[in-house]
Amino acid sequence: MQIDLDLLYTWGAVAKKYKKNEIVFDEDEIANFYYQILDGSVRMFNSNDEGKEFTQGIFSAGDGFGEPPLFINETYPAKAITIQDSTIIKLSKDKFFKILDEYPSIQKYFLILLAQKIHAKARTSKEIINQKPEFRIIAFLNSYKKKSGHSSEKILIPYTRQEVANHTGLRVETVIRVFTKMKETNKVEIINHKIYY
Amino acid sequence: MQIDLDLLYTWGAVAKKYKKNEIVFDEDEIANFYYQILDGSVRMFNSNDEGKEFTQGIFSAGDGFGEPPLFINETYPAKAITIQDSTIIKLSKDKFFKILDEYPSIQKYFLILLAQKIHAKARTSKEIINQKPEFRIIAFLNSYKKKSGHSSEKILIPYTRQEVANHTGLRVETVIRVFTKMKETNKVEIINHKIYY
DNA sequence: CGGTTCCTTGAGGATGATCAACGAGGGTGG
DNA sequence: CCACCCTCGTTGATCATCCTCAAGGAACCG
Repeated sequence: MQIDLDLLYTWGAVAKKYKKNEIVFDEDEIANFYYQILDGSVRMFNSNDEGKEFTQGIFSAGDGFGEPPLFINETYPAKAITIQDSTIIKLSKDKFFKILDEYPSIQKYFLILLAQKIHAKARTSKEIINQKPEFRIIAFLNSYKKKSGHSSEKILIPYTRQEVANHTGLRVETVIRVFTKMKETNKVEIINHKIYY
Repeated sequence: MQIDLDLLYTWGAVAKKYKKNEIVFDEDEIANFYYQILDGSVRMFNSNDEGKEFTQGIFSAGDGFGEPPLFINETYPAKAITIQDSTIIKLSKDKFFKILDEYPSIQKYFLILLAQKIHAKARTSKEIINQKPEFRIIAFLNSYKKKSGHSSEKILIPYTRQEVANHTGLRVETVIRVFTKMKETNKVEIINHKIYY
């Protein structure tokens, strides 16, 4: 679900190409554009002084991202970079608001979108606070699985251990150790270093 | 900011009295009502098996709470209990949606409200991941201070150490030790056990 | 192949959690 | 007024856990 492309272009949106690892916007920058991904993907994350990173979200083709600060004249709480070569549509803030005013259905769509994001974030903080590494990882796996739609079968987790670490606030080595333990207790399968859950 | 009271009553909302520590809704319950506080306050939080709690939010007179699941037909991600005797207005889900459809300005208000909540939650997770207890606590103090409006002067923090612990995912003893250390480094003042920041 | 990127393991250490005990203040009812 | 009981704050000792650091192996890709 997203804003219709023709509509975006009609209102003056521009598609911009990004190389892998380019910064789309940086933390503490003021939000001036609505971004929607045409193709590629984007990661929003924070890093602390020791280089530890926390992934706030990953977005791919069709997704908009970085909207909340737009609505409230705030700065971005995290940095966004492309994780593949990507094409991203940018629409200026005032045009974006005009579209919202013009199309109530789009406004309603954003209401639902934001509600989903809050819900997801609430669940995330709940699990992170739960402390135990295995819990955090399982929570992350569940949320990925739910999002992917294949909640019943065992699926391949397309993340590196480092990425899982960044999502859960743990360290790579901890993630690795938890996974090998989870393998022993049959909570995950590991085939050829790939994780199935 | 809130939905106008007369409007709520016109649409069939009912004010209900709660004693201190009553459950307003429980985790994993389906959302069926819009809640807005007339007077008193409410805490939304999660607990894990070891009894450790994490406060998702505290709401007081004038605030609505628990809206996100309402928009997406989801269950509550946390439990809500009153922390004082309170009066809370309840409006059924369908009436709530009718109001939204009827009044675009209210819809827009919710858009902004949700955007604020996401923003706040994004900042919270960022700080929690940052790990170091002192950082987490400072982040919490800052967010309280910002919300309170008195960002410049030194203000009294109206929370017990246990409450600070619940907000930061730490243990009481850790919070106490951090505060005494912060006192020594002049980051907070402690007068008569009360914390000023 | 040579160079990345990712995964893995071990040893050691730091830090926050846990457990236990106590003090201080405030409110309540006898 | 006093005794009692809450709740809250505080401290010390010990422990478990995850992080850190270091090193090396495996897989993949041009």
